[in-house]
Amino acid sequence: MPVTIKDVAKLAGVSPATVSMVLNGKGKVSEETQKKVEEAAQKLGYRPNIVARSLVKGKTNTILLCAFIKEQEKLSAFYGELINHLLAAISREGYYLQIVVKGEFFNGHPLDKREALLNIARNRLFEGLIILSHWPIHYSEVSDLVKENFPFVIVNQRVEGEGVSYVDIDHYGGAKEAVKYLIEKGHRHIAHLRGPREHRHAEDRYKAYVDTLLDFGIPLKKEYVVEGNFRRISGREAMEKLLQVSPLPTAIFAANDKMAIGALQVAKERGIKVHDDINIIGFDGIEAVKYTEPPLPTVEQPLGELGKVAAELLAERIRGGEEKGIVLPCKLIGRRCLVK
Amino acid sequence: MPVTIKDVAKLAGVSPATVSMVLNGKGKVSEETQKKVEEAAQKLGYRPNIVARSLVKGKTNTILLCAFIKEQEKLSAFYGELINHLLAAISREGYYLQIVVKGEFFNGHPLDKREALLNIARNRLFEGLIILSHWPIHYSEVSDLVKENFPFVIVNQRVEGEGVSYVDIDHYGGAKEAVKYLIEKGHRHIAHLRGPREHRHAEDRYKAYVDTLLDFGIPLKKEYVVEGNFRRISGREAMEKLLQVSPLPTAIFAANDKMAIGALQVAKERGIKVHDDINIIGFDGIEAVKYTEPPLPTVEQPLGELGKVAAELLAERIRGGEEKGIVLPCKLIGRRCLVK
DNA sequence: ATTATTAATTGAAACGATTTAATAAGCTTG
DNA sequence: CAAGCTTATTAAATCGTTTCAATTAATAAT
Repeated sequence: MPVTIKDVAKLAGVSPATVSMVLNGKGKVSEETQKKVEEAAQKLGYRPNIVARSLVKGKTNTILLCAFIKEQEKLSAFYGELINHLLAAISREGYYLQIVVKGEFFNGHPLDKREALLNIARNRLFEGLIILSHWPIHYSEVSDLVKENFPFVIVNQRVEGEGVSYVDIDHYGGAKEAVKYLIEKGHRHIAHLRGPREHRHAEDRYKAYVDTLLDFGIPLKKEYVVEGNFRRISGREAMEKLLQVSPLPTAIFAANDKMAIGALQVAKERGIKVHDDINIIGFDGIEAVKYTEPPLPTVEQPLGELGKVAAELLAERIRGGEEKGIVLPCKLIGRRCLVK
Repeated sequence: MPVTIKDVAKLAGVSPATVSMVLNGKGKVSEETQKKVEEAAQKLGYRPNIVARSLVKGKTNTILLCAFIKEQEKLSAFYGELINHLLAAISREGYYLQIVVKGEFFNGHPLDKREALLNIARNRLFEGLIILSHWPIHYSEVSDLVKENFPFVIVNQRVEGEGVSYVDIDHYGGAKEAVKYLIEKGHRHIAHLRGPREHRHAEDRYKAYVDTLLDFGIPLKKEYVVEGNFRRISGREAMEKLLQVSPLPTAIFAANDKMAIGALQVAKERGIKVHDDINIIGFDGIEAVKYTEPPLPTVEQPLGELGKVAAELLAERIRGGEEKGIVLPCKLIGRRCLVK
């Protein structure tokens, strides 16, 4: 039997209304009663029931992070940094964070994101929603939220449309910088280990590769593009393939670090000197690339920033502000690894 | 203006009570009214207000992960894996997860964990609590929770006492295995890069180092133990010191992977062949050690398991079950890196 | 001394659901 | 046909707060 406001009121000899006012510092209460109430509350160890308060106030101060993940994917690395910053920013704005992960399927059939999101918006438990997705989101899946005027932000996907705030990472720009850097270093035979076709960001990186070559008038060579699935092993396999191609590429731009590491391993096994004989650049900014031999340069994703901005955008929307789309730049790091 | 149960009742021409019964499948309702209600609910897009429901039911189905973190520490790597599994297990049990991070300080003065926890228990927003801490927790800080009979689990710390469930990792055992392995490989000059003294787990690993040497009758040499702060740089510094000692150690057991990597780097710079001239073993199981040159063996912490077990223990307590303390074993991985 | 003003306190409604006990209607049954 | 049983439905209480309007008491103004 938890202590309620009535218990405090009774002990202090006042009405519940007065107790509420004292504890929330509202209205006019004489110092005398204030003291009485505070003592009573202290004595009983009273803490307000947040649920009851939320009901009457119509505010829960809680926002939900809803992560859409395909079964096989692990959020681990991505999660940590993102959540860390999200949490920090969110609580700075005075909100609590709840997290839920939704898979590709629900009760056997494909998850209906639209339905799931509408549910969240209408159950009135959350004041805002952060949608994190590793695969594309269509406007129609969130249009209900817009109609309901429910504040939300999409993280890690670009979704243009009325009422949609999103924060994404500029994979295209990051990739472009990497390829450009290689070209400016004098490379003309640049290969690309690309990611899966259905992966939006992999596509962006690939496009950047193609466009940058064109920008510099370097002919695109089909054999220089090999598709992998983002795992180290597939980086190895891709590298094996590349080593059949003639002329051998002098540089490789890998669509992610894991594959870059795989490629690196194969190169070393074959006695190819990275970065003397062949330059390799990855993408993501995972910690491991700093410790490979040699270390690999990479395009670092601002995951922390992603979380921080998401929180800010959402807070803005909750306050009734405008929707906004933000694309964060990546940073090519570890350049000096290549210079030697 | 959200749709309430009254709106549905009105449209369906019945009482709110009936609507509630239909939607929750309770009580006896004629098929005819059932249909009417369902149609009305469908038409209006009604979703129950979870807050109101929670209030009357006295259940929120939400549990809180409260992470106590010192400012400078990053949860990132640790977080990801842990939360992933925690989330999976928690939702399997039918609960939602909310997360809050508490620093070392609160409003200027040191955080009163006892107060903070009591607050959580009494605000009736959560049905259970998972306490994650990177520094020791004293029984007195959670005894209130026990008194209140509030279900909770401590993760990553061992706290013995009436009413306390915890799940921790066997750092002592893991470290012992590592050192033992080195000894059995023939090493007699084994150094230890230990972690900070105030860090409970660092202490465990250190103790295991000492005990294991003793077990095998190997004299403990003071100069072979160097203290670091778990960061790579301090691993480098420690290694520099170790290289002054004579005879040079033939093996190093580092209290964590980052320091092990630092030591590795220095060794390589000095032309010392890891693992020919000197064996290095780390602790933690971060990804990077797989990709160093050479890869380093390490003692892997079962972080996923930690989350999974925490959820199970908590669910058990919520059900009214017994408290239980579980210590998960670590695993020495990458042995083959040493064999060559 | 009466009225107006201010200050302190409280009763009661409201938030949106669930649930219990009561009611009404329809059937049996003796 | 009255009494007893079911069955379907609902009125009203409840959960624990907050808040608004009303009340009371005390003080100032006329």
